[in-house]
Amino acid sequence: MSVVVDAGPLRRGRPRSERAQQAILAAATDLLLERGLDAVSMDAIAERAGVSKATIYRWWPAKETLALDALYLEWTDTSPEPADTGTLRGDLLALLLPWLSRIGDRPYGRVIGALITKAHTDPAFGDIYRERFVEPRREQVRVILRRAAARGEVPDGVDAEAVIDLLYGPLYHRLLHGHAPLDEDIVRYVVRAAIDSLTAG
Amino acid sequence: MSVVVDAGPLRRGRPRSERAQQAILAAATDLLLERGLDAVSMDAIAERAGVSKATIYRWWPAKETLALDALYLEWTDTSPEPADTGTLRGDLLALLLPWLSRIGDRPYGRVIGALITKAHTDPAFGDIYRERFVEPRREQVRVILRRAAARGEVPDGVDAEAVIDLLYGPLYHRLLHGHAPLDEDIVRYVVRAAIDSLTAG
Amino acid sequence: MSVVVDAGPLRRGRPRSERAQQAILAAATDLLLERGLDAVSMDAIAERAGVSKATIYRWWPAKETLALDALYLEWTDTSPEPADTGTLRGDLLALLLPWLSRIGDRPYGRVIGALITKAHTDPAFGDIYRERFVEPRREQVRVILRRAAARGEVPDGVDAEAVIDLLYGPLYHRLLHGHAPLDEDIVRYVVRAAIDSLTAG
Amino acid sequence: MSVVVDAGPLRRGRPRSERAQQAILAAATDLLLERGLDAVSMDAIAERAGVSKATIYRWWPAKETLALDALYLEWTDTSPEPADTGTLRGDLLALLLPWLSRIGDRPYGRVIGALITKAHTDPAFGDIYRERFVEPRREQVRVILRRAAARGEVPDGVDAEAVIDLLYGPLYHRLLHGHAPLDEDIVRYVVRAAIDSLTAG
DNA sequence: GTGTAATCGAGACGGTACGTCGAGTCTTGTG
DNA sequence: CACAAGACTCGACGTACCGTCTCGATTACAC
Repeated sequence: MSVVVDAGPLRRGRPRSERAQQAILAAATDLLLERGLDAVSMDAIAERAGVSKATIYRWWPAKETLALDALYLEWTDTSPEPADTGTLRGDLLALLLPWLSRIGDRPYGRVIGALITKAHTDPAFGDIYRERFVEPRREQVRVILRRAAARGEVPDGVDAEAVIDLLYGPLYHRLLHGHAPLDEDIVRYVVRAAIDSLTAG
Repeated sequence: MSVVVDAGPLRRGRPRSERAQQAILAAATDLLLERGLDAVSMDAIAERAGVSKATIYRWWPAKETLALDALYLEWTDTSPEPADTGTLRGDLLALLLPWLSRIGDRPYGRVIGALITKAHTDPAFGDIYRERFVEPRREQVRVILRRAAARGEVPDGVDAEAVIDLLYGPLYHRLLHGHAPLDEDIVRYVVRAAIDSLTAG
Repeated sequence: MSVVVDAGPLRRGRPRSERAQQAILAAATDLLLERGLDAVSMDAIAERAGVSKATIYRWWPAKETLALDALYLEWTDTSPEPADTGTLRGDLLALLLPWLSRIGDRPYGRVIGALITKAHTDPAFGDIYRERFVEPRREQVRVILRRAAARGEVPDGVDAEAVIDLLYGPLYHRLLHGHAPLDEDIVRYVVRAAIDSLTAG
Repeated sequence: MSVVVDAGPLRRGRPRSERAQQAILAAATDLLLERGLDAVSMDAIAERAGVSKATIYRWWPAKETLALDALYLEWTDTSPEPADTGTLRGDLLALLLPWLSRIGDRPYGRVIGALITKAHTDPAFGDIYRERFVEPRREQVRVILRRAAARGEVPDGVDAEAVIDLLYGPLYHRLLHGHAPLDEDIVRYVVRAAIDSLTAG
């Protein structure tokens, strides 16, 4: 589950405590969403998890990396093959409306901001962040766009990356800046705009 | 200059050192863009500015507030009435292309992420952030949209907020996530999509 | 008072808190004699002194250095010019019997052992330890021996260093090893032996 | 070999690895004399010995106890019946001069200080320390003194303990404090003083 | 031979203290 | 007053050892 570890075939010594890892990730998730990354100390996570601070550092090099794993755990089950509803519009709404209700559930924006900040400071972390959090969701849209092209709904050779940003850009913008509500209206707006941008030309 | 202080009419004692304020803001700007907000300490800013740490705290309550002012100073001259080119498309490009070249100049994304994070933690700061950084730029677009409506280019009663997010959302998305280039292509793409979203219906 | 600091003639900035230094040294003395150096943490000293840990480290580089200063404070008032009783034997007893009752007062042996250990690991500390703790007491005996030589009680050119070790060696031996009581009997024994060693030849 | 364990008559299961014990003691001796007890970690000893840390703790309850055994191994061959040279002076020199050259061989003082400190903290350890390290050497002197009394060189009923401290006290003093050389001169000085202290009265 | 029990290595674990660093406050003397 | 210098409290950092614990893999004696 961790970013860091990949169990080799021969394992010597005391095995890694699965209980500890679970407890750490659970504690981290709770505290991060409760207080935000900066306001949470590693000591607090360790204490809440009933775990030694050294155990956390053994598996995660930094608080942000732990946050990444903790949030990832909360989101993994939303990333499978996107549903095929038969229309581009249907597919996109089937993708984004559940995302909307999930993201509205808990204050993820606060933590995502911190992760983005870290990504700008530490390029290696940036790569992991994008690979784990950004890419999977973009790939889902690419699949949907390819299906739409196969159906003949949209032309071949569209600028998928731009379309994806047209969809997620405004949503993340409202999530991060909080200047306007992140609701179904804006989701439907960006879906319509994205489809128009493909078919208008 | 400061967010916080507004000099009253009667001032006794040694007057505020304008030199110190300039030096602080200059030092802060340099260091913030160089290293990012988290990696810069108030001590470092004070030392680089040749100023006492207490002097900084006298005028700014927190590092993020100072960052806000420092960045604001770099951007104030871009906020006047938007140019009127005669077309909606022309106005939007005249607004966004200069913004693009400015934002590409120095690594502003690094600091903006930190400010957004702080805004999620401290609502009061969030209000100031939005008022100073977000609103002015949104208002420019509103002006442009109203001009376009007056011209009859677009219908009345459009959802201006959604349009604005359709423009800036994808651009900030690329700025903050760095998954794709922030260039003229995407600017032209969002401008076209925004206009289409207003006229297609 | 500290080993470390020597106030220059021009002092700028907030002056060193005398209250804090006193509190630190008092807390250190208490805890050290109560529990021994290894069992006392810097955090505990800081807490007992009502002082930040950083403040301790600003003035003392290590726990042992602090212990040195703390103990020194307890002993400084015993180091003036040794009393002149008119006889070598009287002078030595007037020096050693008060030392005996002082050393028996509180468990200094425990801490002295730790300081000696540190002195073997860190030569620079060893130099300070000897200069502050060992030399002053040895010098007192040298003064006494010179007075005795002036009186004609002992010949000139005796091996003062050996005599001093003959006096303090057995006493420290009992203090540190605890194999036999450190009492007046052994003090009188070493005084007699030391004098005999000077006059027998 | 260990202070702690005494194998019962019926031993089942895998027998204790003699190789491991040797390696542990050898590694401990090397590291302790090289760096001093405080600067050596159990992990370092385990690694140098090619042994698991748990194996060390199975046989020794603490680092100091291990140090005791390690040093004891280096010294056991010096503890038999002291040589009989026919004179008190000869016997004492025959005892102390070899001790001197041994002690000068390697930096034992560094470790002895730490053992003394531990002895003050942990009375049980203190008993073991004295029984293993102090008593044997004191007993040798007692034997020598009894022989001298039998010869009529010294009166009966002398204060043997004080004499012993008069001999070893100054030597340990120089060993531990390092203020003056630990050489033949001081050995001959203490031997003469000790004998004088017995015969002068 | 085949249990069976204690040993071993490796190394993860919960703790405790370390010494450092940054934030933000406070206390001087100087201008 | 404002300011520089810099000492202060507080709290988190990431590291290093401690002594314990779980593993799987060896032994050697008792049956």
